[in-house]
Amino acid sequence: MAVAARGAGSAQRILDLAERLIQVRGYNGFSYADIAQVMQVTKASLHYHFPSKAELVRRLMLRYAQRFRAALDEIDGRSAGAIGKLQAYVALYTGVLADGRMCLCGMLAAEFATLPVAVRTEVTRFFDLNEAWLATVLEQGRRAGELAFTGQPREAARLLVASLEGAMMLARTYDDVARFQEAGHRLLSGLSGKGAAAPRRRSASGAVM
Amino acid sequence: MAVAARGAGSAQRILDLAERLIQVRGYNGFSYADIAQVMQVTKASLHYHFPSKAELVRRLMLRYAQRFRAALDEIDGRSAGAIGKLQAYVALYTGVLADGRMCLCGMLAAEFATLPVAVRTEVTRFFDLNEAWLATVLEQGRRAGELAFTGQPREAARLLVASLEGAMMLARTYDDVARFQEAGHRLLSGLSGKGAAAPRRRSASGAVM
DNA sequence: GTCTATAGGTGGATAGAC
DNA sequence: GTCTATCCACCTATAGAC
Repeated sequence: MAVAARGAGSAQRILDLAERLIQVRGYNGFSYADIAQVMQVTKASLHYHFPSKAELVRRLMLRYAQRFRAALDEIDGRSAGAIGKLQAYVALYTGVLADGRMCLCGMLAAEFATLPVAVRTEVTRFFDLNEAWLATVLEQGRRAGELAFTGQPREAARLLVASLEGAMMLARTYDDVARFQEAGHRLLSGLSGKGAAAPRRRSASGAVM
Repeated sequence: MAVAARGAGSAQRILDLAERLIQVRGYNGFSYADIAQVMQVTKASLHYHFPSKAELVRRLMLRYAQRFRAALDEIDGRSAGAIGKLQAYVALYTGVLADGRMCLCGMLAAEFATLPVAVRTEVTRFFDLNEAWLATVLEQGRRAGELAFTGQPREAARLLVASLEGAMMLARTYDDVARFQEAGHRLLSGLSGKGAAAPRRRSASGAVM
């Protein structure tokens, strides 16, 4: 009961800020001091909620994965066709990028060699999830004649994830969301059975990525 | 004359180590101490050659760009067809990845927000160069009927660069070069006029990326 | 839960001897 | 060119008062 009293909660706020900081500056590019400054508290206070940076990020990853799985479920429930699902999936990326951020795991993938092991595990888990979900969508789409591609759905899914992550990173480098949108459109067109998919560009409601 | 006396030169050695460190750990993940340890000298000695970290990396970028441009020129001179050029281009990535490294600029692109401005400039310059070179190859290949793709060569080139960078990052995360090779093959197949390109996998002689 | 205070370490960088 | 010595800022983390 008393749990619902606090508005948002300090721990959640800390995770929110850490998330954004990592997405913009990377794991090795942010510190407790950055979060403390925005929250107007001392660094020591943060250690009460998260004893170590590694633990903070690990917890962040768990929350992130949960939210992301929910987003994919939501897409599955909302969109019927494979193309619609893929468009919604790409829109997840667009929403984050429009906010000046990278995919959390895309960022951490770059710094992979310097990450705590517990965090590494969650990063690969995230990509595994993406690949598996996309592979299912692609397979069903092809079976329904809605999509066309060669080889295994899993391989096509891997390339799609990698391409979107790379396009996101490049687009952010150029501070140009349109670059990413163009890439996303080309990728979906290449998967569409009949020519180009409708270039409808829907932005995600709440950024989940 | 005395210049040729020293074997390799300390400055070059420093750049070599810094390059590898950035490609594995990132700009914010390495320090003068890392280089000093390997070279068995003090940090102060490094500052004699490169007064600041920003200057060190800027100089590194200049050397890198020069070497990369030479590699593209070499490809232009060696390979006749567009597909051959693209395969050789992909092989540049493969060679670096097989050595456990990321593309230097792909890595720096992730950390873009934390980079010294002078370094940022060189990172975007690198991608501009890649896009321009690829766009030319793609355009000529399509005109010759060797390649098939829709839209502007420039847009196709951008997607290709982004996809390769993303695939490289994911493959390194999984420590699985084959993942990248599969992605590269799929990308080239998608550009090839008639079905799949020969899955000939040539590794770069000297890693230039 | 948040504070002060502080520990112990590492970061990039400089001065001046050799 | 390389060293010792040192600076100062910042980092993660802890102890203990409030």
